[in-house]
Order: sequence, then structure tokens, then C-alpha cells
Amino acid sequence: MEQEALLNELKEGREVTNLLMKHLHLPSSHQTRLVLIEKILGSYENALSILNCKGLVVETKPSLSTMESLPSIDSSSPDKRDVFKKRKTSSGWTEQLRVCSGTSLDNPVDDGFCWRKYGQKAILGSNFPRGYYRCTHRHSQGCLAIKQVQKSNDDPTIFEVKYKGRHTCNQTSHFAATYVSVLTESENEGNYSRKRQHQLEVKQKQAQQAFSSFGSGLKVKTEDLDNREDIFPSFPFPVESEQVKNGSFVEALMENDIMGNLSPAFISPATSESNYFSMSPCHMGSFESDLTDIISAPTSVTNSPIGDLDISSLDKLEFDPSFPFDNPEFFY
DNA sequence: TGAATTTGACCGCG
DNA sequence: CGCGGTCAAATTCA
Repeated sequence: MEQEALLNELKEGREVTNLLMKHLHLPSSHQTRLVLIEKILGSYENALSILNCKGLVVETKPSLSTMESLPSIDSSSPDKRDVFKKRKTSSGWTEQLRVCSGTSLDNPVDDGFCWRKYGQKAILGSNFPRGYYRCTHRHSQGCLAIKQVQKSNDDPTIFEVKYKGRHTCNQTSHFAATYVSVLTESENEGNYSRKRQHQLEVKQKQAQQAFSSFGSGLKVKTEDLDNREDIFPSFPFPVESEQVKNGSFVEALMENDIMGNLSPAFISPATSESNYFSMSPCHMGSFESDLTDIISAPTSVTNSPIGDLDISSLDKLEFDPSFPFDNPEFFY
């Protein structure tokens, strides 16, 4: 019994791995690849579970989704000084997202960019303060991208993230860099060394957190998009893990030509309030749909960020520019 | 030691 | 005048 199940898991893992292998040589989307990887990991997990059931001691290594490095919030506040300056109010957010993390992370999934916190404010009517971030390269490269992060009143696990401005810096997504790095190594060696992975873990916590969120269930919703002509070209669209786990997500991809030509059918009917779609950030600039409803997007974080991502494989994400995002019927 | 975060004050807008 | 956004000194982190 168990051996049979184990065998099936291993076979499935092999098949998906082979499939992934093929896609590595094709212009498939990273989302697709990521889904395949998830699938593979799932097979491993299942296999290990089976072994565990048999009484074998199996040490399950933490997957890419288990590292945590939560920046501690030190509330100690030293004496303050007289500081004066500044002004300004701005409106017209380019993106407003709701990042629902299944974890208890204090920070929502990283979007691949380096942000520098420049303020925090208690907002009237909100139980949680709002954090203000700007691109780390604001001064060095004059990047004016900013974002606001605030926990939702309704659900503390949900982060409402608002983006404004476009990244003009040459910043490369840490997250994407990490992910691509992993893929690259997988491509060259079949797997990547633990050492290398460790280095990545040490150097790119944010990316790891993103993975963590990715693997533990994350939902991103966009809503009330203003100034779509200036849509922020890079925000994360983590995957709805449940779909990944049960395979439906993969199947959906398969049925829709996993080669990357995601068709509308790719959209999952998972929830009544959420609508799924995939999009490439590289096309976000021209993304001008009239999204008035909340939209959830289970897409690979890898193909999310980065307007300036100079990763060739991401240059031509397979998202079809002609995809009718503005067609409501596709969001069911 | 430089970078990032914290946090109270300043400022513009409604 | 209050609220939200931003600044920048102080502090913490790596």
C-alpha cells in the first residue's frame, strides 16, 4: 500500500521534474516553472510523509519556504529632538494590494525591491499603524517609487499595500534574483548545493520570506487602481498555495498550455470574491484594464517584480498582452 | 562604520 | 484644526 503510494509520489515527482526540464529550455513563464517546482516539492513532502507513517525517521529539510528573519520591532524610543521640515501629501496610488499571508509574518511578502522605511503613522480608525517606504535608491538613482503598508483591521494577517510611482532605478529584484539563481543552478546541475542555498539565505532574507509566504499561502488582491496609466510595474502576485498543493493550479496551467500561453481559463474559480489571473510585470506598464473589483492573482512571485529586471528569461514573460483583463467575465 | 529603522515634529490639504 | 504624509536626528543593526 504505502510502497505503492510512495512509488506514485516519486513517479509523479519525476514526471513533473521532467516537465520542468523541458520548460527550462522553453520560454516558459517563471510562474509555470515555479508551479512545477511546487508540485515536485509536494511530491517529496508526500513521499516523506509516507515514510514517516512507516515509522522511518525522516528529517524533512526546511523547504525554501521555511526561513524566517523577522525584523524585530523595537519599540524603545529614545529621547527625541526638535525636528522640523517638510510637507506634502500625495494621492493617486498606482496600485493597491491586499497581501494575505498565511503566516504570522510581520511583513507582507517582499516584492523584490529594496525599500527603505521612512515613516510610520497611526491611522485614524485603523488598529495598526501604516508604514511608509520609499525605494532605497531614491537618492542614488532618483527612484521615486514609494509604497505604504498597513495591516488590515479585519484580518491582521492581511497587509494592504499601496504602491505609488514607478521604479526608475536599475535595482534588480532580490527575490527574482534568488529564484532565478536557484533555477539556473537547477538547470545546470540538476539541483543546487546546500552551500549555495545557504549563501542565498543569508544574503537574501527578503526573497526567502517571499518564498515562505509563497509556500504558505498568500493572496494578493488589487483594487481601486488609480492612474492606471502609471501602473506600478512590479508588485508580487504570490500563488494561492492551496491550488498548488492540490494540483488544480498545475492542472489549470497544463490545460492552458503550460508553455506560457496562459489563457483565460487559467483563472481559477477558487473563491467567490477572488478572481485569478496571471500577468507579467513586464507588461504592467501597459496594463490598463478597468479593474474595479478586487482581483486576486496567484502568480509566481518570480514574474512579478522588476521593471528593470535584467534577467533575460524574464524579459519575455509569456503573458499575453492582449489578455482581456478588463473583461469581467474572465474573473469568475 | 555605513545602512536601515524608529519616531516626534513639521507641513499641506480638506 | 485634524489627519495623513514626510523629514531627519537618534538609534539600532549588520
